[in-house]
Amino acid sequence: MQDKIKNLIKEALKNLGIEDVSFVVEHPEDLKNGDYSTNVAMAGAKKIKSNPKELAEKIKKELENKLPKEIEKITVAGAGFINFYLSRKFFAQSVEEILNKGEKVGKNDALGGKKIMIEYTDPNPFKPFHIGHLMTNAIGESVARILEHSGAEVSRANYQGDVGLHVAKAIFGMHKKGMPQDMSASNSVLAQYIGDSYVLGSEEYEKDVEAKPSSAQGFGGARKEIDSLNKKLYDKSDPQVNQVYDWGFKITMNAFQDLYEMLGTEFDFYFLESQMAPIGERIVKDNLDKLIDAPDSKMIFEKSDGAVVFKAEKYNKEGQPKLHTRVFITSQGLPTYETKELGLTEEKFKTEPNLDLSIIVTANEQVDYMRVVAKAVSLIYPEHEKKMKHIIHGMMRLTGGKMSSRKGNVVTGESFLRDTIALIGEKMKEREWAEVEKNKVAEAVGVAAIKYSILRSASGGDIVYNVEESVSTEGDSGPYLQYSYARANSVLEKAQKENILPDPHTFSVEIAEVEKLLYRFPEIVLRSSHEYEPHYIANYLIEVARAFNSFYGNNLIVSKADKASSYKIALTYAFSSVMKTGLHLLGIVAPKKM
RNA sequence: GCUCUUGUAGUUUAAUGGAUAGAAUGCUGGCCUGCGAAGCUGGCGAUGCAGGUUCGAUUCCUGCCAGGAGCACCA
Repeated sequence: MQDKIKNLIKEALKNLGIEDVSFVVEHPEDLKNGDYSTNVAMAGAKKIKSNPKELAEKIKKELENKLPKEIEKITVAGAGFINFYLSRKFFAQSVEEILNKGEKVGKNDALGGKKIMIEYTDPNPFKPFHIGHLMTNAIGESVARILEHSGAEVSRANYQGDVGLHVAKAIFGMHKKGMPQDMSASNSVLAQYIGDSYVLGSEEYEKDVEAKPSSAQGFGGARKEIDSLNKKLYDKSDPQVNQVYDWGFKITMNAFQDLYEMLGTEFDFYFLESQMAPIGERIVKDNLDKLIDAPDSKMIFEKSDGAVVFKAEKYNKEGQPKLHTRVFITSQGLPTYETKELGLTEEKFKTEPNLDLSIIVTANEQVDYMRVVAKAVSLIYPEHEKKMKHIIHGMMRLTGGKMSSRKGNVVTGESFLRDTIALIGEKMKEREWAEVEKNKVAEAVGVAAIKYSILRSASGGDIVYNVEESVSTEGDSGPYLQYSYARANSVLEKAQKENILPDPHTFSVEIAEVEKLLYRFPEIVLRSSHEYEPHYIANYLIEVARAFNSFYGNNLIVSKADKASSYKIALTYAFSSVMKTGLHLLGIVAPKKM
C-alpha cells in the first residue's frame, strides 16, 4: 500500500512537471491525520519556490484524478501534509487476509534462504544465573524468532565459561561450606548451593588480595588455595577435584536447562570456553608467525612485555569508534577471553557451513573489547568481516529496597522469576481451576511480565527495577497483552456457543481503531527484523491491545440481534491471531485463559 | 585523564528530521443484572543547559553540565 501511494505521488509530480523530490510516506502518529501521510509538498515547495500548502492542493487534485478504490479520501493539513484515508473495504479486506493467514500473519521473506546463528544468554557453570542473563536471553530469543519470521534459518548458540578462576572459587567455597546434606535435592536447590559457594569463595579471595602480606590472613590464605585449585582444574591432576567439578558442572547445566525450558528457549549448540581455547591459541600463533615472515605490513599480533597483544589502535579510522590494545596470550602463556573468542568465531563458521550472519548478544560493558576482537577477526578472516553483528543491550539494575550486592545477596534470575510467579499466583487465587493448570498459567504470566519489561524499550539502555515495586502486570505490561488475548478468546468461545460464525463481509460503516492498526503488523515485523529490535513489536502490541480493549468496551461483539456481529467476531479473531503471533515473537506464550 | 554511552511528566518510557511530544504508572473523577475490572472512560503533569545546521530539531553538529560503562596479562 505504501509503495502504491508512493508511485501515485511520483506520477502526480511528473504530471506537474516537478522532479527529483525526495519524500516519505508514513503513518501519521495520530489516526485523526489519516492512515498514510506524506511530506512531499513541504519538501518540494522549496525546489519550485512555492507555498507548501498551495503545492499540496495541486498534488491532491492530481491524485484525485485516479484514486484507487482502497483510498477513501485525501486531505491537506498542517503545514502542508497530504493525508490519505483508507476505505472501509480496505480494512475489511485486511481482516479477511489475517483470517486466512492465521498464525502465519506478519511473515515475510526478507531473509529467505539466509542462515543465521545467534549466541545469547551465556551463563557460566558454577556461577549464579543472574538477572543479566535473563535480559540477554529475552532479547536473544526474541530476535531469533523475529528473524525466523522473516524467513531466516536460525540456530541458537550458548557459550559458557566452563574453566577459569570462577570455578576454583566455587569449589573452594564448596569445600568451606561442606557438601549439601541432601544430595538428591532438585537441580535448582543444588545450583543455588553452588552459586552461594561461588559468592563465598569470591569474597574470601578478594579479602585475601586486599590483606597485607604481613597480616595473619595474608599467607597461604584463600587466594593461594584458590590459585592452586585453579591449576589442578586446568591440568586435571587431582581426581577428587575432578569429581567435584564433574558433579557441579552437571548440576548447574541441568539447572540452566530447567530455566531455558521455563523461558521458552532451546539451544542448538553449546560452546565451551575450554574447547575454544586451543583453537584460539592456534589462530594467534599462526598469525604471530606472519610477524617473522613479513614485518610491519602483515603482522596482526605482536609481543609486548612477554605477552602477545593486538594493537588495534593502529587501525583506528576517522569517524569510527576508537580501538585499543588488548592482550591475547598472557605473559604466562595462557589464552585470554579474546583468544577464546577468536576460536569461537572460527568454530561457529565451521559448525554451520555457509553461515550468512553470526550474531552475539551481550551487555554494553563488553562493547569496547568486542570491537577489538571483531577487528582482529576481520584481519584474519576478511571473508567474515561483514557477517558478524554484535547486539548490545543495557544492564539490569535494581534500585530501592535494602539489597546490597556487597553482602552477596544479589538477585538471581531464578529467585526473580520465582518471586514474580508467586505474585501472579496470588492474583489468581480466586480462580477455580486445577492447581496444575493454575501454576502453569502463573508461570507463563510471570515470564511474560519479566520478558515484556525487558523488551518494551529500545535495547540500548539500562532497565531499572525498583525492588520494592514488583514487575508490572497492568497497563504497559506483558500480562496486559495476555489478558487481552484471553479476553478475545473467551469472546470467540461465546460466539461459537451461540453459533455465530465469523464473516469479514458483514461490516457496518464505522471503522474501529483496532482495524486501522491490525494491517500494519507485517510492516512492524519487517522493521524489527531489519533493526534487530523487538521493542517495535512490543509497543505495537500494546497499541493494538488498547484499541481492541476499547472496541470491546464500547461494542457488544457477540449478538444475534446485530447484523454486523459476524464481522466483529471476524475482527476479534484477526486480533487474536495477531496478538498470539506477536507475543510469540517476543518469546511469550499466550494462554487461552488466565 | 582518554574512549564509548545515556539525559523526555514524580517514576518507567515512545517518537525513519515533521502536525497539539505518545503511553504506562502515580494522583484524581465516572463505569461491572452487556462477551473476563489484570479492563474501559475523563482530568493533572515532560524534551538537562547554551549555541549551530534546517521551511521545520526530542532527533543531526559543537560546547557545557549530570549519570553509567570500559581503558594489557579477569571474563
